[in-house]
Amino acid sequence: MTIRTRFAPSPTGYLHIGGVRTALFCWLFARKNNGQFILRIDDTDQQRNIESALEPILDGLRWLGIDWDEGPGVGGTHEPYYQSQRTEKYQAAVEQLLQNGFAYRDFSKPDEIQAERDASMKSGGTFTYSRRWMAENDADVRRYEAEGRTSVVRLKMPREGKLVIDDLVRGRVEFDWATEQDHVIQRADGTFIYHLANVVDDQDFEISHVIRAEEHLSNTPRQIFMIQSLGYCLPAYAHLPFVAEPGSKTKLSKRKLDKYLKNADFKKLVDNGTKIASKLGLKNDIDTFNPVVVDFYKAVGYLPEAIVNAMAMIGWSLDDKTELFLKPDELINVFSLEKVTKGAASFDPAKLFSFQERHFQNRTAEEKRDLCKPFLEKAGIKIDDNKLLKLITFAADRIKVSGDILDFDEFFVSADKLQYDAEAVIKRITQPAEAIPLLTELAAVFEKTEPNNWQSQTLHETTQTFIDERQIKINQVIHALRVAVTGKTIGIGMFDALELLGKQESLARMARAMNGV
RNA sequence: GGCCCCGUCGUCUAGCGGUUAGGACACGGCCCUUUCAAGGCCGUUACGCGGGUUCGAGUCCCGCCGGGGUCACCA
Repeated sequence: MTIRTRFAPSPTGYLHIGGVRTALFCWLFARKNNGQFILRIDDTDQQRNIESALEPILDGLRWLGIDWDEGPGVGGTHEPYYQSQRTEKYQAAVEQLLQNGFAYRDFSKPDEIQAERDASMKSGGTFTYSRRWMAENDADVRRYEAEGRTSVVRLKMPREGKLVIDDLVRGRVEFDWATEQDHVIQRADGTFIYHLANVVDDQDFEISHVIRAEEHLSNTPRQIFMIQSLGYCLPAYAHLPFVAEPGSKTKLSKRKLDKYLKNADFKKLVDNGTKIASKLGLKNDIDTFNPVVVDFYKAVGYLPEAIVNAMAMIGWSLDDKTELFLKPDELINVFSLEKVTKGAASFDPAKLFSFQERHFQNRTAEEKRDLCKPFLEKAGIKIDDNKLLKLITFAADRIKVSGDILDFDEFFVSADKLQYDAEAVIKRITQPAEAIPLLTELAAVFEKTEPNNWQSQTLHETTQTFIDERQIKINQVIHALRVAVTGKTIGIGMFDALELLGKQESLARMARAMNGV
């Protein structure tokens, strides 16, 4: 049997991190087993303009490298892949259920059935619909319609016996049919409810394994009832633990950004992102610029492989030591549903960042350059490839996400445009009495250096000689020098910075600092 | 409230009757050091509770407690 899994997003306009995890596991399982991964669009309840709401989701999946064998953009033998275009199939299924007595037309009014629901809720029991407005024959239909009632189609669920599900993640799960309700499958306006569409499509697409988040577990009985009533094949089920909030077991939600910001790690992630975004002139939109949404990571310059790696470790692990998977293929090779954990797993921003860090460290300087370059371009900064490569080499592990390259913007401006950190200038140049005289002397020494000797190591040696002669410590001059040349107290190695800037630029900056910035 | 699921360091997890309960992230300390990162070394911290079963329980059973999901003419 061919393994076929599917991911079925609704066109909501953004790709949620929890959705990514579900899609990833579906994809990994299919790839691992030489199967197929299908993308289906659940737009049964959507307005017409789904294209713009779908594109960010497809983009996100593509960016992460989660490719689909059938679905939007690639087609396939089971077209169409949009539920809104598959209504004849749903209608046929509803007719079949109706004809075989597994569903009925219900003419109750919303407040009537709600009253029954409230009553059973009040008495503390399970709600069981009285089926009082169920049409048992054509005469009933005509009578109810004469009363001006409209109907929905409801499932005629069993009211005794048990359902046992052998879930690939959760094991044996039992439900009493009596606690299940007569769920609506077709609305009064003729449109279809997700559960019906889902069952019909999974059958039509020959889905072998339904891998989805845990919140669907309690929907499973009604779906199995439909599958059995329609004579379909039962797929295997695997209900994944959902991705929870940082430090909580509650489901992660895009709308709770304010709350998550109280988490220090989460805030750090956002702050770093916001810093980069402001330099790029991106807008701070909760729908995209939010660590719960994949676009955020793309915008800030995370590596898709790092996100995939981090997502894979939420609710899954290979063993007690392996957790770094630099390439998705490495993950595919070892993935299995048996290793999925049962408990809800919190999204840990710090851990995700750590994966990013380790993945990025693993890239060559040339790869990092190509990754960082678009960020400079977006910020309107022009720099030649060789200089950028040099900067990236000097910056080493200080760059954690591609957008961090913008932290080094002091190397992209001329001396007269350099922004000085006022506090740093006071602390390192203005205040220490020795700073400016030493800087002046050092500048005179540097002046004598041949331009083609203007290299990190040479400059280091020159400076070493300079301090040895004066019997001072390097600390006494280097802090002032750093602020003079870069405008800030932190940054890459001092002599690397000088080399990168070149003789003329370095001396111009020193001169500017000595003259009070 | 009904039904269902879950419960090992702060977090992600390993563990599938006998372990000094392991790893990672985070955190703390030390080292390195021209700043900031990175790196190296060391360290603090966990089996929710109570009963069983067993020579022996984090591992099996029961109860409790706690957390979560779901109960729509949303998906």
